[in-house]
Amino acid sequence: MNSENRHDITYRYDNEDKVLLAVDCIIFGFDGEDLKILLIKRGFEPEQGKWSLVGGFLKKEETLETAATRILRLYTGLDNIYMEQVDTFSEVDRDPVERTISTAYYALININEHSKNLIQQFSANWFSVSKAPHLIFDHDKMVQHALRRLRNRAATEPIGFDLLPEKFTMRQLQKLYEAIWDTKFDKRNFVNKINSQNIIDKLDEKDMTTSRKGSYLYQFNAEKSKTQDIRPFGLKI
Amino acid sequence: MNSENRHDITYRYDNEDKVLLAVDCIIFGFDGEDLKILLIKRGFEPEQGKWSLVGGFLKKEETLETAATRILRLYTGLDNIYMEQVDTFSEVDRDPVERTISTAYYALININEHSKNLIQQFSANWFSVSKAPHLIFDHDKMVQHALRRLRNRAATEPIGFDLLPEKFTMRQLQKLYEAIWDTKFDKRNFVNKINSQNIIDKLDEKDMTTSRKGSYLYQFNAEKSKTQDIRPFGLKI
DNA sequence: ACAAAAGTGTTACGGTTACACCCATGC
DNA sequence: GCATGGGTGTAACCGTAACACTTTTGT
Repeated sequence: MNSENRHDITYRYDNEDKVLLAVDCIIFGFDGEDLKILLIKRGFEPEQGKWSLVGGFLKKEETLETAATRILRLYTGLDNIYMEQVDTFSEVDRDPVERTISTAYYALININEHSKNLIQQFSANWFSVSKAPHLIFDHDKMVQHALRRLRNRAATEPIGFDLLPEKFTMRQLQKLYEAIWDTKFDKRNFVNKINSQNIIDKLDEKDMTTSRKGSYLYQFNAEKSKTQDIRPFGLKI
Repeated sequence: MNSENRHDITYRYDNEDKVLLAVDCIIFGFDGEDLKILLIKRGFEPEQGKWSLVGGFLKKEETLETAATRILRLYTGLDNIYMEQVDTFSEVDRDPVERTISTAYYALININEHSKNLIQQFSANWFSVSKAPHLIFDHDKMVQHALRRLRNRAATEPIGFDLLPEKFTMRQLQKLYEAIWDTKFDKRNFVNKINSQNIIDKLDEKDMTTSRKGSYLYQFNAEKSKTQDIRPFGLKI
């Protein structure tokens, strides 16, 4: 007979409660104007038909990271996605069916690269963060936490590029950061700041789709960026 | 018969894996010189006798916050402790006995207020963060994450006071922040910075224990601090 | 009188912000 | 030739960092 008292030498885990552990993913994308999140219509009760984050349960042989990766692949078809753990949510009644704790991860994907088939298959949809519908359970709170985390992270590390195509214009980059922080930057200050960080390369190509003059394309340079201290964005808040 | 497929309308949770969910607490204290953490000698196998964070398992009817609060009360005798969730750790083999996921919380306590009896009872001990022994499982990693989180938080919110007695001198406050970031600040710059934040009150009392001249005591003013924008500490890094 | 810690103000520097005009091109 | 978005530099401002001497009082 093993002790239930943690401070006895014979203590074992046998009498401890086990719970369901879920992973929910806040998938961010950027369409050139707005910061968006990918939501799905929940396919089963309770709350069937309501909008929800994508998620799933942790399996015994997985880490949370593995589970999040699996879920992201399932719903987007993508691998190698930038991901960060946000928080673990544990209100007792957060899921009315059964006690479920959920760890939230946010992910950054290029909105044009993921599988359109899967979007259809799961009745998924992109919503601007500011115009998203109310979500089931505590998913709204998860989105808020993820957004806060994304803003902090993007201020000190060059993660924004995961949301853009490989080649992008200075204007796209600026619009992205404006979307992330819901603010406007001065064009000249923005360019100066970015250039001073020495983390993107100017290409000889131009994007001719948005103006007659065309605008230069840039590319993120992961090598360079490793050797740089990224300074916080603090432009005209 | 319920479906195991999350996208069938009849899906139920019945077939999902359940796991043990633990809470581990990084309890920070400050002795006037060093930032310290409270560790205990683990009382049962595996790793019996090794140093460990204080922790326990989540019970079905608790939130993680409730569990962390319970654990803190158990090991310190204290309530109403400043606490923040750090991260959830889920490596498959992190606990060799059984699959256990653990959410880490850090807590800030006044090192002189907690129960000395409990310290004895649990063979607990305070260690300077920089001189702590190796800990069991992934607890070293937890401490590193907690420290990073504490540093970030303390840079933008007035949480340091939880580590000090109610009345403290400017020098104590400075030493505290120096300990948190393992750095030195200029005395004059520090005082100017703190005073500009308008969050502590100067008292008429002096602490005569550390010098012949004595040094003024200050007190944190929670009311004032709510109305202030705390500016990041960026003093002589 | 002197040792030991407390207390205090000014200047230099560097990064952030504000700001306006010319360029290239397709129509 | 003109409309449209792209591209560029400089000066003011403000917070941070550097820096040294006087005060108090117990011994």
